[in-house]
Amino acid sequence: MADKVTIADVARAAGVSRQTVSNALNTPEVVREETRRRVLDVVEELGYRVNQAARQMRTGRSRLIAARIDPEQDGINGSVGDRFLHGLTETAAREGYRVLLYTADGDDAETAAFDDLLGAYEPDAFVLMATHHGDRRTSWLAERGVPFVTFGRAWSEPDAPHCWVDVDGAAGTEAATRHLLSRGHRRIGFLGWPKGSGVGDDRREGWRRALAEVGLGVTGLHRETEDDVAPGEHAARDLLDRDPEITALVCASDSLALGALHVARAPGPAWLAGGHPHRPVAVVGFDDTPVAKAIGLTSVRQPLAEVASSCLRLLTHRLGGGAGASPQNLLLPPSLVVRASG
Amino acid sequence: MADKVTIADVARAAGVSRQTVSNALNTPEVVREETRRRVLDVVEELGYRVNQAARQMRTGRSRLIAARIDPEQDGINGSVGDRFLHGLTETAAREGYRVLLYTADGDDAETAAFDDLLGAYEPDAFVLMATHHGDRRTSWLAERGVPFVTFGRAWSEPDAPHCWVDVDGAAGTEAATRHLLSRGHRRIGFLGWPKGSGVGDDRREGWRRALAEVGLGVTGLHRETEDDVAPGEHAARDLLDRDPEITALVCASDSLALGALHVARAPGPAWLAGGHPHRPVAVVGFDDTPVAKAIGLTSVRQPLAEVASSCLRLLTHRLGGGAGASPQNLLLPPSLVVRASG
DNA sequence: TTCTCTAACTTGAACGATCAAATCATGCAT
DNA sequence: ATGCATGATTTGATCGTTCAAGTTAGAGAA
Repeated sequence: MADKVTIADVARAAGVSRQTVSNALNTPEVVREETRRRVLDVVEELGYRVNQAARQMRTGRSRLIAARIDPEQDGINGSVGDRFLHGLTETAAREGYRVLLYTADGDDAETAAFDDLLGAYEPDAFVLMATHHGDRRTSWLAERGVPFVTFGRAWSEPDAPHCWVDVDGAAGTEAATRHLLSRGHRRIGFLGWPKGSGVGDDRREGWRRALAEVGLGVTGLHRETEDDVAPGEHAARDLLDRDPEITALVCASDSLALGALHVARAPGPAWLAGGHPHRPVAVVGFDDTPVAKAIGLTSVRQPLAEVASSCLRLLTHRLGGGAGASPQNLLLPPSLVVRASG
Repeated sequence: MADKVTIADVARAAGVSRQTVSNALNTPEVVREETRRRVLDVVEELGYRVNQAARQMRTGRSRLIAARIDPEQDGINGSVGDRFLHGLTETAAREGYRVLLYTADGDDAETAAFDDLLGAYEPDAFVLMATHHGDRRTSWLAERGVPFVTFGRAWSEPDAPHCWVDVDGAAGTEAATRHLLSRGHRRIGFLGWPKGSGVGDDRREGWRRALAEVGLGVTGLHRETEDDVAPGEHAARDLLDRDPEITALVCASDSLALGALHVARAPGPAWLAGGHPHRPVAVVGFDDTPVAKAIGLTSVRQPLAEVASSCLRLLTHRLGGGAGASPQNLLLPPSLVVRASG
């Protein structure tokens, strides 16, 4: 194992002081051009890399960003978090940051994790996912002045006191609904989650808006249920049975959409729909999970890599520009991936 | 924000020296019981937490474990890595370690990432996934004496010079095949990956073994193809067309199994099998991905949480017990999750 | 000349922990 | 009483970096 090269080694080899090496790397403008070049050459030659721990001791910056990793709670939709994490890790590396993982089950466990992490590893910032009404995590961090960004807008407060990046879910379901309208569908149902969840309500709103734009109402056209395949199947069957004129369904998730497909695809094969023959119905899901791709489900795709890089941009801006910067928010548009299902 | 509490603060409040506080926390046996208790009380009261950076400077240990996060390369099977990462993060936290992420595309990019990380953050160890023949990463780390464990056995060398944990894929497909035999199937095909991949060959071997055990051969009963849904569908159709007596298929992945299902399920619905009517065929997949759960696919499940905790156990043993410890290996048995598909 | 100013670089201290060695009691045998 | 081992605690040094203050040399003004 190569012995580690310190800044003193570089200084000695380049015939300058430690501080000049440090300056050549961190504050090049105060070093004479010729000196800077000589130092950088030696740095290259010896393979010097700054020691984060030592730097952190002095500057108080760890260049670590903490993020939570979830078990695939909701099965199918789990992949969203992982795609986001991957994007975050990649852009963070480009900016000289690394992503540190933690797990937590529930808001209180998560703030406890914050406390632990801040005490020991001192991450420079946190990235939170899946914000919800009355999120206790954001206030905890804000009170302590810890920088953070959320993927998910601040649902509780209209003017968020912090940075967030989100995907415009309503725009996604609106696009999906318009797409179905353009294909000639007139009676388009919606399968969503129980009211009160910001994300779910937002997605329903896009569908409603698209129908309203062409003068159509939504009465009797939607069902709310738990986010899983079986509930989705039940809700879809119920909706389609009661309204024989429905020819398409927009869903708040791929899980629900998959359930709907079990009912909607005709003739209903025994293993899927339980044998109920049914008319063909178009279905659109949300999140463009691997399942959607595998079974040919049209779905709304979130630009997760962009969300991740935007989060990081806001963070580095906040970290670099001091705490006084006003919180910036970003709402990114999703895209519709059209496949065989609709 | 509460000012950070240092070991000196604790020492002052407890009326002892810094070193005694350090000892009370790290080497309790050398401190008098009464003193220890007093120090720990103060630690609790002031909310003292050791500063990792400072500790790392002195001890050379970062208590960080680096792991790679992948984009969902293979779509459906991507979730395996994430479940593993989650388990790793959880058990690592219990042992006082944290997981640091990095990304890399290809072995060489990955060793470059090793170099960067070791220079800057000095992780105590690496956890590698998806080992393969001629893996350059393991030799790179071994040459430099960097501790690491792999999830995936050392395919190239019989006596691995390093620790690994793996799941007995052959045992999994063997169990799957036996399960099908017990249900009366006699002609059972196999859908796998091109020969030469350790994992794929291992999974095929389990199937072969189970058939051999009851005196059945495998000629003309298997197909090898790229790991995706469409190739799986093609291969399955080819296999089933050529041998009308096949009534069940064991697959090397859920992706292939999903493709096979498109063909196998009868009567083939137009949207799935392209309209080819076919006899019913049982299908078993591998990895028990969310897709399998969603569509009722019987699948072999890897105990990923156990794999993760085993990796960590081997690592902490190696890190604690010095470098001289002989490499330990672990082969864990998977389990069969039986669903409607077979 | 002498003084001031600035650019370029150097020096000493500090971040917060642990290691290694030193100190201080205390008990016990001589 | 003296010496010696043992246990409990303290002291000083150190890890590698950057901050803050200090030094040096050369240019230009008085």
